[in-house]
Amino acid sequence: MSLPHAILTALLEKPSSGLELTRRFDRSIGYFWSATHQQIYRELGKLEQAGHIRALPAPVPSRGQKKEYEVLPAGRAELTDWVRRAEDPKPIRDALLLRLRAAAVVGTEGFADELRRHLALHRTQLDEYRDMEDRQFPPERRTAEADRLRHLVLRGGIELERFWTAWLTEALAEFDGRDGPTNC
Amino acid sequence: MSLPHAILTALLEKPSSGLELTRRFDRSIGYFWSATHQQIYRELGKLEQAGHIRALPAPVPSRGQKKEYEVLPAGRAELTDWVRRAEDPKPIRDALLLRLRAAAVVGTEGFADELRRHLALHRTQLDEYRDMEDRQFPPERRTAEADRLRHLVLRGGIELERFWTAWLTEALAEFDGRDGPTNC
DNA sequence: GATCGTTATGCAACTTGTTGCACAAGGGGT
DNA sequence: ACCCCTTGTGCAACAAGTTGCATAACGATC
Repeated sequence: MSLPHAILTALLEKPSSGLELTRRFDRSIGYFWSATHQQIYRELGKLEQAGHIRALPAPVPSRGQKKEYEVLPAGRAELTDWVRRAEDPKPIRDALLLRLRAAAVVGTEGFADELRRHLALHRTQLDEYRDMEDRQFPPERRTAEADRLRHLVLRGGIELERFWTAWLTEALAEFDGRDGPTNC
Repeated sequence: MSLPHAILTALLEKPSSGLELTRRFDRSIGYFWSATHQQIYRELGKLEQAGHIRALPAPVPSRGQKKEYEVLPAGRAELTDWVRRAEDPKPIRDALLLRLRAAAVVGTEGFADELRRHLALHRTQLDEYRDMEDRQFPPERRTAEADRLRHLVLRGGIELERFWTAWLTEALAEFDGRDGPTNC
């Protein structure tokens, strides 16, 4: 039940069209809650029907025309309520950890390469986050409440990627140390 | 596409019935890939149809009777293939980070309590993992390849929970430091 | 011997996320 | 005038995950 709330947040930060939202999801918000343009359009439709958002009056209301949405009071109320609600963390669902466990059963051939590949990906992401931190949150921008909170969210992303790079390094040391892909 | 592979792994580690699998998912494997008994039964059906597993011959094949499954060669082959396949890490989907970002827009009232609640939950999970580590992987059990890999998986869980407790502590310091729930 | 809790399997309906494709408008090139 | 590319919206079908409930065997207990 988080996608509609992610959209409401994004629209409160700045009213947008479906495609603009999609792009913003690919950049900032999507780092913590990704979504395809399909999901977004479908959800925009539902949110509009529910009276949480509305399309800004457009000159030519037809297909293939940009449609901007803004949040209505009911939408803001729903979002506020969601933030206040208690919600337990969901258990981890991570395919790589699972695959490593499977590898313990069926053999680890080629798995070190996959770990290296993931390590490279996470390092890239980590660098990107750090760039964002430098650009969007220089020390003087860390006084306003809202900025400090957004910075905290980004810190979460950074620390998460740090966790992955650290764990993958540890795992590779294990693989390279003892060496040799072992077949079951 | 990971649940069937999680089940194959579990069944290779030990042939089981649906309910036994469900319980094992609640304990070990489910820490990295959770599933309800519904998903498991449905997936067992599909795996059987696909010829990846088979039900061990039971004396009384009727409803309400335990049915044990074992992995067939085709199932093992499929699992091996999955472990070897390259698969990119999925983007994070975390509701708490998202909610914090929403809180930056609609106000943080009561959010510190929610952070404290999550911190407590993650600390509990961390302790549980550490107990598991002590019990299942004492130093002398860390020589066999398969054990070392399973230990590595558990280390992943531990470091992840460590990340959360650290980040939540940081976040709470931010909240308590400046103090006072601020309404938008 | 009727009822009740536990173990065990499963159906049906629903929500959420993914994939592939269709449709429409407008601009640029040839 | 025609084609192609980009921007933009959207349907349809499917896959995966969730929730609520039904069914059946088995042992205990009153």
